[in-house]
Amino acid sequence: MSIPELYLIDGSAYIYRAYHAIKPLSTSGGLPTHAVFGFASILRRLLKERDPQYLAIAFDTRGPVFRHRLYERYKANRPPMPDDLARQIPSIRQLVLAHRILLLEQDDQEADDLIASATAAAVRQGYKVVVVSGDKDLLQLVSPWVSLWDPMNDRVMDEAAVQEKYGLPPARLLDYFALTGDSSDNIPGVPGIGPKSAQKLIAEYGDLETLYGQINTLKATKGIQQIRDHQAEAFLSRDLVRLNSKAVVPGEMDCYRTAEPDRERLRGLLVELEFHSLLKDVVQAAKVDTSRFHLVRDAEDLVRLEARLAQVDLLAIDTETDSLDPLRARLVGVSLATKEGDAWYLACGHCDGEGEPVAGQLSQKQVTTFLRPLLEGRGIVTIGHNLKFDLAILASPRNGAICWSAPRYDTMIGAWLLDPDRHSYKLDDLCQEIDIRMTSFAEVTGGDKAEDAFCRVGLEAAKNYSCEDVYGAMRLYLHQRPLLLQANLLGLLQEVESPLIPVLAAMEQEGIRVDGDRLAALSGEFGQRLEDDEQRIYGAAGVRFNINSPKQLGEVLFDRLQLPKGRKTKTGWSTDVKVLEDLSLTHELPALILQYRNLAKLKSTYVDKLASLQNPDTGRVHTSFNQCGTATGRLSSSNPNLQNIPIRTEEGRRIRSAFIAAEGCFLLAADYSQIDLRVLAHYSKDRELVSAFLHDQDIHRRTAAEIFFVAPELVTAEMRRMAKTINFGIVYGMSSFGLASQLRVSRKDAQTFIDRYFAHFSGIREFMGTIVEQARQDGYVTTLLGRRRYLPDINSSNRVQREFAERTAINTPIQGTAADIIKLAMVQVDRELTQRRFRARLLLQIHDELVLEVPGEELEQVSALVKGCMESALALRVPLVVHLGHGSSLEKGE
DNA sequence: GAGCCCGCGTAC
DNA sequence: GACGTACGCGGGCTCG
Repeated sequence: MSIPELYLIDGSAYIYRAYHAIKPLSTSGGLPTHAVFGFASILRRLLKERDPQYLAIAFDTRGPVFRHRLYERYKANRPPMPDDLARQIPSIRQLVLAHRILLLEQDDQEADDLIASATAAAVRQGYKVVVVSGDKDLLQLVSPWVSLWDPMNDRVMDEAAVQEKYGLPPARLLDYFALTGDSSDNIPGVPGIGPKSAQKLIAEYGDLETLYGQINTLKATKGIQQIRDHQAEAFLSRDLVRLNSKAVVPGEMDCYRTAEPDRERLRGLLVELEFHSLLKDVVQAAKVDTSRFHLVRDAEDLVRLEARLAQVDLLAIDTETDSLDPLRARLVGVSLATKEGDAWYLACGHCDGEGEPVAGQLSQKQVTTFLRPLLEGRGIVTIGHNLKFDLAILASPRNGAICWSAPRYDTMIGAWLLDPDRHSYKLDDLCQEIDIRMTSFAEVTGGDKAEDAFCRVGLEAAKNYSCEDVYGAMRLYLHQRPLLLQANLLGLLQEVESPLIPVLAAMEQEGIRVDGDRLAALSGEFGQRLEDDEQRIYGAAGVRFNINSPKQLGEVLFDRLQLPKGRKTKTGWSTDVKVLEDLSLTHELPALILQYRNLAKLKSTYVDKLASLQNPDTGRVHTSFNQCGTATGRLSSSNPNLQNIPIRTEEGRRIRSAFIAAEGCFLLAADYSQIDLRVLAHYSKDRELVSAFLHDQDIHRRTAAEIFFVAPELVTAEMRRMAKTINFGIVYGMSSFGLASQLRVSRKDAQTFIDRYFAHFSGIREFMGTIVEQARQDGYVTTLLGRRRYLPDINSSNRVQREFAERTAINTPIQGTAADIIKLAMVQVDRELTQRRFRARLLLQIHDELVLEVPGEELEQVSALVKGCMESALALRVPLVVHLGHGSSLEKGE
């Protein structure tokens, strides 16, 4: 048995945090309960995840404490406890009692002091202590035996973490806080001394005594003078921050030993509080059974495992690595699980603190040799969560160069197809919902935040953690499969999303080449122009202010210069592009702001960001494509987002020109022409729209002719532009209000355009009515390939919510079907490029466009291949048309 | 000082 | 309140 651990909860702090963090909640009888709920959730989490053997909760006393005698203004800035929080305190006490947890409380002492005292007692008796708190004041207790854990953000603070965060060992924190003070507790500190200087001084001098001992020999900077002048405050602050470890708490550790809760009492209390979700949890507490998790230690174990796996047709798999970047990651271990609940961990990259390999592992070669036939065969269905990562890891030459051709099932994608509006598709969260509790990564690494922390985890803990993941993934699969079948989503998963995974993985690995010199030049130029603009803006405004702050800008425009106010936002008057454009007729400042904003955006979001993300060796940038990133079925892209690189303005196109092809290659861009409107034509069967596409007419010109009552050849550029806006608006369910503001025409005129539009394209109006009606009936809408999106608000009595759901009902099938189509095309393009042994590679997908890097000699054939795959991806009532462009950069490639 | 929301702006 | 889907920047508020 390892060293016993005492958990000490900072009760008062969590009550406040819960009170503020959770939106008000009350029982049907009107008793406020949100603080109780938050507190109960944290408590439950602690009990579930840590299963403490020794535990106590400390609360502040209600009256004044000894610190008030030292300093009467101690915590004087705090408002009294809000009434609706005070009313919840009795329930919280009841909750603690029902759990049979020791409650620490004492006159004249704060919770922190009781924790300090109990900590001292426990450490004296050879116990380890985990302080459950997010309060930095308690960090002074951290030592080799004492750590801090905050379940709210799952962060563990040990000595190393304190050192990293403050640049000081825990023992020096008192002196540090003595200088910085603490505004939330009204602890003065030394005015003008912030974290930076405090850290420097304490790191150098160690404590206040030494610092003040030498203060007169130091160069009298402003900071040093402040410190000299505020000696009394510094020492007082230290006394206030220092925790009292002499409070009266039980010294006998047996008093802290946890017991089974009083389940009857707890149940009664939870019913009273109407905490139905927690109630369920108390009744059943499923914990993953680790007895069927095995460590695979040597070749003999491998042979036995091989025999066992010969009988299975389903296997969950997960890789553990020392990096999240597949380009750098090395394999640390692999776990496997069967549907019966057996799981194995194959460790191969675990190290001790010195970076030396630990004993009892396999070699990386043994692991990959074992996996290869499983993954390169076709006999076993492989299950995993976020397989794109595992695929990329094992595809890397240094990790075995495994080509994962076995049938795949990704539980992340399964969850997304079942409900694409969720915010989290994390394995832990999904498993939670099927009553499987997982150990968090922070927990298993003991708070080691380094990216490669996992390789330093001990084999036994690593085995349990990793096996839990595959066990969870397997259970998720078993849970999801019937649901997918029932919702008719399995085909979409198997035919579209699963084949897409390796395509996306390859695109991410490939990256796109960026011209670093060009970016540097742009950064310099934009920076210079921004400085010039800044001066001109201050001149025009007559005052210096932060141009990037909409708040300050609003004050300048509307208070100081008294320019007419436009729209309101939640927090003030809008300063967005529309407002500033209107104002630019009245004053010179708004136009300057617009110009400044344009450049500032380009510089920070694109130029500088791209440069920072460039791989220094290859000059390429690698985005992440998130396959579960949207509710409609589109992909999203991040780090960097390469799906919103500017194109409309001249400056924006200069950024595009920094995306360049490799030597001897071209960038080939292939984009679907009007895919949204073609999908709409297909869905609506609108005679006019279908006919327009069948005859390959210019749809915006044609629309303009209808709404302006002129012959197509007499449509002006302006008319066409307006018609284009209407066409886009239709797809998004735009109202006359929205159209009016977009076109800057009266609402009446906008309504006239819309009326004429629907009079001509009557099938579209019908389609919109039908699809909304269908959504009302079913509660969801689907795309052509059966992708689903639930619309719970479609029957809402709240008009705003309902109308939003209606617009979503119209837009999602269109946007989602377009996404289905291009995904099919991507899989097909990739397949043909591989089959026909082209060196050309897919690099980017931008919703209706694919970008490839193509060797010059392949350009002609690959262009035809891509066009062919895209245009034939799915047969609609109207043809799909693809336009191609190529060049040595993305700008010329358009 | 981290985390979050807001306003804003880029793409399709 | 009014146009769908994303991502991400800088500002600014909050935290107990």
